[in-house]
Amino acid sequence: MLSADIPPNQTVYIKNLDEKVKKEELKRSLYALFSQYGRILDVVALKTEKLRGQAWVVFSEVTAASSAVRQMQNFPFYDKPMRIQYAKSKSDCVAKVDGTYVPREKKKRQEEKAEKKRKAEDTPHAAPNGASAQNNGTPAFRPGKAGAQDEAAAPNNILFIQNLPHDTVSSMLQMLFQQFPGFREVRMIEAKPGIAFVEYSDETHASIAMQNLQGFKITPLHPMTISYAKK
DNA sequence: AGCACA
Repeated sequence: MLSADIPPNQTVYIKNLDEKVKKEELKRSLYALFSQYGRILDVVALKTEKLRGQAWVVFSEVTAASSAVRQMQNFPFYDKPMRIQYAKSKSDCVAKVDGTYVPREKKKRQEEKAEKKRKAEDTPHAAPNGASAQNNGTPAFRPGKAGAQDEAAAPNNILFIQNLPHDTVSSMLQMLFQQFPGFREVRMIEAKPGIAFVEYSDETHASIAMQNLQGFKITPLHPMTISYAKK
């Protein structure tokens, strides 16, 4: 199916994930990264033969999922561009909330029934003619650099911190930033008070730290502004 | 490429 044809869903389906990342870490990273778009009810990831490299992030609102689909499309997550679509079906955790949840065993039996029925009816199942040729030429091409106004910088493993109190020392920033995985170092420049650079191992970890510390106030008058450093 | 949740 053309991914654009999948109807909006509060769950987002993500593929092209790095299959080497451990399941728990993957879920935590996805949670941290996607929680900027709204409340997350669940993150599902399995490492089975068929399901590795994929994950589902369940939002409490469809609108949050929509923003995530658009804005995180192709984001370099563990160095691989994420491919994001709406999920094809409702997540169990939302079915449980809206009362339509059917436990797995029963669901399987229902599917088997449907299967038999289909076979019995011996539906030839051959309709489509040429309906498929309208996609791949143009993947909503979004180059990293376009009009170059005050657009956000492209993801980078180095963060640029602004609006720090002028007496901030690097050890305080280190306390703050080292709690996030992938932390490497803080760099400050004597001649330029109020700013700093913080380096992580890769874009993914940098962005997680950014999400978590964005707006953090070292003093009540100094909410820090974090962006990706320019390359 | 691949759409699950136990």
